[in-house]
Amino acid sequence: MTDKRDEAETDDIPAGMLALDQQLCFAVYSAAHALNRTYKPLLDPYGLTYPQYIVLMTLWEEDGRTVKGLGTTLGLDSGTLSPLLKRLEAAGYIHRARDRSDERQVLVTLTDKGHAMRREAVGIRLQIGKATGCSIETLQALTADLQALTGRLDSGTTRDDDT
Amino acid sequence: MTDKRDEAETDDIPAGMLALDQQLCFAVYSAAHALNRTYKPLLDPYGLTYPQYIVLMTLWEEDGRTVKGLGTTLGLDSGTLSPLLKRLEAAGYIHRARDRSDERQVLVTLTDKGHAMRREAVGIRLQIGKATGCSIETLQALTADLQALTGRLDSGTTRDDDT
DNA sequence: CAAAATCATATTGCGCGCAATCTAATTTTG
DNA sequence: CAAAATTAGATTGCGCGCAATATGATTTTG
Repeated sequence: MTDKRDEAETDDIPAGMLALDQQLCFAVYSAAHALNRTYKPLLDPYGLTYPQYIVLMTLWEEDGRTVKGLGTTLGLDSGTLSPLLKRLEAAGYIHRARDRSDERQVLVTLTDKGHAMRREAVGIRLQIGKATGCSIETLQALTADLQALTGRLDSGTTRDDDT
Repeated sequence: MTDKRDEAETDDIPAGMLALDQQLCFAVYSAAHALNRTYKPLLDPYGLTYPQYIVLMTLWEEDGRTVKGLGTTLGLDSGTLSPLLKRLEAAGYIHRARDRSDERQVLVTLTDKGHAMRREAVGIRLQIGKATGCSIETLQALTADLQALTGRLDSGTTRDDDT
């Protein structure tokens, strides 16, 4: 019975639009949490969190990146990455070392354990794929729409030149 | 040079599927962060965070709910909600009181300020709607797909009776 | 009715995520 | 070349999000 006060206190906005934006925001919010919950039991045996796993995936794509580079790819800053990478190093998945040619930078490289985890990840991916229960086309469409959405949102926050 | 090792170390999974699940997961992850970033400057003037705003939206739909009820709707537990509601109360948006007929429960009700915020939210919604830059149909489709995805993921984590 | 089980909420600890601040290294300027 | 500006990381503080635990209140059981 959440539908009892349909137009009670909102009279400034077209009726149909009322909940739409909210629904999308909440849908993204919930989906992110649900994904996190789904990954957790799969990653727990490896002592990894979902954000840590994402960092590893990024390094599997391209090893030996800087903290800054990872942050740009992932949309995270050093306040998030520094402690996360420290924990990944303590867990033995990565190695951190200052770049000799530019001592400001820290190069993040995979250890043997970090590389080996890539093979373990195959099983995790299968589990996740099964859990989503989506067809390839649906996955592709969803992903593309979300990427487009993210792009528009971020272009609006980094520079608001839209009149 | 992220495309130099196309099939290097993964040989257990069909090629095209390789990155798809990852992409979806990362897309949801990124979209959630992007939404958060978009909301932040809009909510800051009111001293609200995005999760707090979501709780208010829930209460606008139905006021006078219990902590447990809110948690069920939002997929959050008391460990998250208790301190969040405390802050919402401290900020003057809600009131918390033990249910006299069952002293275990805490009833959460909107204050005048909490109700008033609903009108302020109209402007926020317009901004968000504009920031998404999506057509109504795209928003609806995206929302529906995400809800379906969340539903499947959660049904898998709460009870794994698939196969 | 009293003990046990259940239930609603609160608290603690840990890991993000982000703003703000700090330090050290490099680059730019004068 | 030295001062100023920029850059890369690290640190601190705060608010989620969640597991684990604790505390009272209610219900169930014996």
